[in-house]
Amino acid sequence: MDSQRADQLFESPPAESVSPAAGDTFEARRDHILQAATHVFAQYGYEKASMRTIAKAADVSLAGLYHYFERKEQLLFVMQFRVFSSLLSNLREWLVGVESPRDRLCTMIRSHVTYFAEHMAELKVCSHELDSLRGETYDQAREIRLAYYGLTREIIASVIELDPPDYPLDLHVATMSLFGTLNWLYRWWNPSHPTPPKVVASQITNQFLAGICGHTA
Amino acid sequence: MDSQRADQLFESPPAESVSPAAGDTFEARRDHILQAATHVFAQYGYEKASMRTIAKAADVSLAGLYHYFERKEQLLFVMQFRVFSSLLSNLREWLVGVESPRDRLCTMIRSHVTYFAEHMAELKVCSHELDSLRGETYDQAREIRLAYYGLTREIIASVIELDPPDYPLDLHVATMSLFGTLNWLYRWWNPSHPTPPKVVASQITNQFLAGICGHTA
DNA sequence: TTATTTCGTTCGAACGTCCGTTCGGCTCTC
DNA sequence: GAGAGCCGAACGGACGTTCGAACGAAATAA
Repeated sequence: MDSQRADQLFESPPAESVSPAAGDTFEARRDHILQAATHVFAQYGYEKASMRTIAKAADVSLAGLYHYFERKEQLLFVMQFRVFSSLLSNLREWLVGVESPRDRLCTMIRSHVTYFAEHMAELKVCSHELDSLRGETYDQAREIRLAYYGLTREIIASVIELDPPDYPLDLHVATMSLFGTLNWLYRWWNPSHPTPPKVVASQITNQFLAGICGHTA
Repeated sequence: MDSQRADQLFESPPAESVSPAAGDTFEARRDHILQAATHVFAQYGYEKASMRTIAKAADVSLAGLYHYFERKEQLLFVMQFRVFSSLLSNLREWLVGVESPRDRLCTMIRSHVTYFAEHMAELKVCSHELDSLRGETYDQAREIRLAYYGLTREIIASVIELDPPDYPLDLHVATMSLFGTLNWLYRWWNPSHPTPPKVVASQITNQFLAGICGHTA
């Protein structure tokens, strides 16, 4: 992956490519393999998931797998990069036109929970395998994670500034408290859970808002 | 581990043993190895941690390691079992004489955060490797985890009953929200963090209490 | 007392398996 | 026939686990 630029490698499938038919097929196969790998990672964990299992899940041969991804690590990296990018760009889109700090926080949580409910395997792997990458791949994934964290932190900060609580509140602790709740979702929530995602999102929002302000939304 | 009873295997070192000197030494060596394994698990993750690395960390040979633990899985299981047992019994002790629901919740969070700050490696592994056990070992670890969860859930329930919030609140979502915050601690807090554990515990308590009631402690 | 046996403890060396990765060659399409 | 796509087969290494032998101290027998 060192031979290609990040913006060529990790974006969602491009609208066009140099060699149209072949290019489309290549990207589609690549996405299909990545999707299969994601579910294998989610089921077995990154270390225990073998390239042979991923190949079977993607319905390609072991050697064929290496035609699309140079290394096992690249599978995890590209997936994490795409997911964090999507989370961040989705959030930025949803935030357009939302000005009240409380509404922005509400939007952030709703955006995250919605994305989670629609991409459970991806977010499980992203929450659980944060330290499975090494070196440059870790740094790049970390960078975009921090951008997501930073944006959330700013939203929380403006909520607090507008309506400070009557007890000492550290901004970092508050932010990590929210991410803890959100990133723990994959441990207990699934599509067959009685509580629908919208209700979960709204309760987390209510709890967190009341928690950092002292009253509900 | 199938040839011994759980209460023989997994309790903390017994006060006496049949063969005093030798028994003491055996238990001490066992504890020492378990301690080393815990830190290796915390650093590399269960799957990536090798028995060879654990043996080096414990300063025994690879084969010598197997004199104290039959399988790699047993290392993880005994550790998890002891930690969850300690968490549960600690909490029960701390709760003795505490009657107000709010004080009981405050006690639970303080107890958990204090234990976490003093046993970071253990709780990191317990939070991160919940699904690394299989079969009977998984079931046994799960059972005691659920006891800890159940006790916490009851505490939260009585807080809510005494002082219901003005928005719909699902008890399970609320409980998991708290455990998410607590179990995510290992991702960002460490002994050199500027915020001391007592402050973290008190802020989590304040946030969570205000979150489920609408006002602070 | 000494000689012998037992047993808990330790370890070097190996076994079989699975892993990530590579290589050479096959089959299509252009 | 050039090149992409694809694959069977293998390579080297790391893994969890086992085996047989050694050691020392305690227990037993002489």
